[in-house]
Amino acid sequence: MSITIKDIAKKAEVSYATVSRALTNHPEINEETRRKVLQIAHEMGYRPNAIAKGLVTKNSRTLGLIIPDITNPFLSEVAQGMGDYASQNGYQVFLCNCNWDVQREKEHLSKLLSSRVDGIVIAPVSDDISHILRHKEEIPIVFAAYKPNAEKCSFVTTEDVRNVSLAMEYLVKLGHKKIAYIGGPESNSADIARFHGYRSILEKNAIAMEPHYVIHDQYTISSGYRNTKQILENCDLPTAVLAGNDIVALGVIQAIEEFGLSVPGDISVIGFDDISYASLNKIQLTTIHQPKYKIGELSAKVLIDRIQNPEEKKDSYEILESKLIIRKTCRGISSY
Amino acid sequence: MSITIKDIAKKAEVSYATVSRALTNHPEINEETRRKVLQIAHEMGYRPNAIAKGLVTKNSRTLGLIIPDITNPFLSEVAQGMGDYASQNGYQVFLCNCNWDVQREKEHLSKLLSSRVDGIVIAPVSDDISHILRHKEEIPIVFAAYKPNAEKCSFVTTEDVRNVSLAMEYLVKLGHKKIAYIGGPESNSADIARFHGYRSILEKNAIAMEPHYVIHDQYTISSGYRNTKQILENCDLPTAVLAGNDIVALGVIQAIEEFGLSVPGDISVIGFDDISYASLNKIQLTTIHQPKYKIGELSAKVLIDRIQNPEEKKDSYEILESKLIIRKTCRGISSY
DNA sequence: ATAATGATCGTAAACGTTTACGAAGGGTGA
DNA sequence: TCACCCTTCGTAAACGTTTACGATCATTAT
Repeated sequence: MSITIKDIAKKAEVSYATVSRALTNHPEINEETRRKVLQIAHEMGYRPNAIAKGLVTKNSRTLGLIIPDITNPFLSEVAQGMGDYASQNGYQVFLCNCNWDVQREKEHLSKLLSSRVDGIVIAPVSDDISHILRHKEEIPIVFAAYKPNAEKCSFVTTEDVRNVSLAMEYLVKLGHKKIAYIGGPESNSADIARFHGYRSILEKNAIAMEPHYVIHDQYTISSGYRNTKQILENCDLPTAVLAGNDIVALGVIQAIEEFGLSVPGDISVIGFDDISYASLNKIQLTTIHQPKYKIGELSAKVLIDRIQNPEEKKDSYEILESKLIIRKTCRGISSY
Repeated sequence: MSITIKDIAKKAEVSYATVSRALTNHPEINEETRRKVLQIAHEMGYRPNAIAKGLVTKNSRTLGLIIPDITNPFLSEVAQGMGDYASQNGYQVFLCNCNWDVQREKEHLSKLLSSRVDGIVIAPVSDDISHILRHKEEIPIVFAAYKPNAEKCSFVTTEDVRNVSLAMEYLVKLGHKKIAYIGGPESNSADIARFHGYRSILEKNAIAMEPHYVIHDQYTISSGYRNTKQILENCDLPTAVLAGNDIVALGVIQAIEEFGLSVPGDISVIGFDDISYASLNKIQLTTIHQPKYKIGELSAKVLIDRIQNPEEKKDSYEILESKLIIRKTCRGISSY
């Protein structure tokens, strides 16, 4: 169908090995014939077949990125960071969205492996990553926004447990004791770490955990909304809620205000990620800032480094800093 | 390195053609030997090499999606829709983000072509799509959220000019005459259509266009903010602003409120797309709803249909409806 | 018994590249 | 002049599949 190296060879009256050499900047070729070949290739509108090339060279200059939800501002910014870095380094990325579905995560992983991408970065849906680790000898894998507790893994993330401490210590310092937790999917890695942090700070401050105050659901606005409503209608009112991330926090605020209460007047709300909408003056969400773009960028860097230096250490990682951003959805309360 | 068909053949004591037949559900094979081969393949952890397969079958079960900005909620939802549909039909999508950079769009297009994806859907950065059309004989291409004015093109979009009419007629009906337009990148397809609509409704209602009221910049919050500030500080105040999309509108509102004015008290604001944040009760943005997910889904459908029935018409398209969502950022004014 | 048929499988070519190896030719030094 | 080397190029194998074609064998019909 399309033009191949042989077509060019015929027209240029050289062997097709020579054409290949011309196209790949191989040194063993006369400069003049190279120019001639390139000229003809260009005239004929030749486009190299990356598939065939990949078959013999065993690399595709292609990376895979698997994320739970492309619609999530945190993750899409991670994807952007990775895409930019990859692009600048001559790699292209296969972005795969699995809609919080582990099954689809597996399918994507499998297809990526079949496609022989050069490496994969993944923000796992679930904390059970055994199906991922199974392939870490076949192909370079780096975890993004997740810290696997396994040997010899690459990852780049922030320290989620510590992040939560930032938020929780702040809340406690403000005098809050009745703090609800509205997180993400129960088996999700981020949720597990954040919930763990939530519990440990509670313990540390000798505050009993109220089971009705903790809910694991989805990382969506409507989940935050729905579950907050549920708490408001059925429980003793909390004085603060720690949302699993910013979009959940937006739903939480929505529910509180619809319930006739005010944020932070009656209930304080703190989020996670610091998405761009959080800083709007209509929102002014107090939250934990995460270096989203940087996470994506560094994930790509760590991955590409590992691809290009396969013999080096297999467990390079980066732990980035996050910080508390105090805006206007939390306030101090008098302890009584 | 990894296990090939030949390794299986050796172990199963058959030819590798037989192995291939077993793996591809070919009819010309004994059911018993198929089972044996599949069993061994599974035991050995065989993973088909999609590259090699693609070389001979000439298709990769892979689609490309090129969008200007993955961070944009409109576009990420389009991507989600496309990904879901593709996934359900056994295709995987190569999502490429070009950060509003035409150069990167070209690079991605070129790499996608080299990778021999089966088809491409693209939401073009610029209204100049000649570099894209050049390839429409080589590979099925469908435009998403864009209506190309060229022959024999597939696309799925809403009618942007009509969408703007919805917004502008509403504004005019409310009594607004001094309407600012803060749009996207000047050469961007959506911006061109929307601006065109803006002008024609102005004309239709015999309202002179005030040049200082029209600004083309980026589709970001900060662009909306920056340019609105610019107008507020230097011009006669408009009574309404038509924002290029919802995130721009958020920036617009931000600027107006920081300027000490209120929305819609002093200035009405109308957006575009109806992103999920627009319906928050803190925001309540009046906007034009677009079927984002549906656009992605249908783009994938149209593309896959064309891939699977190459002989059919090459210009299948879908034009979806959008609608005005009246919330609380616009109000009527008395004409004087 | 013989021919025809159908099921099952193997052989080999093909897909479009890269690359190891060897060959040819010209240049250089002694 | 001869031996050697370097540059440049062609031949052919390899990458891991699919698939057209032919071969074999058993089954069936005549």
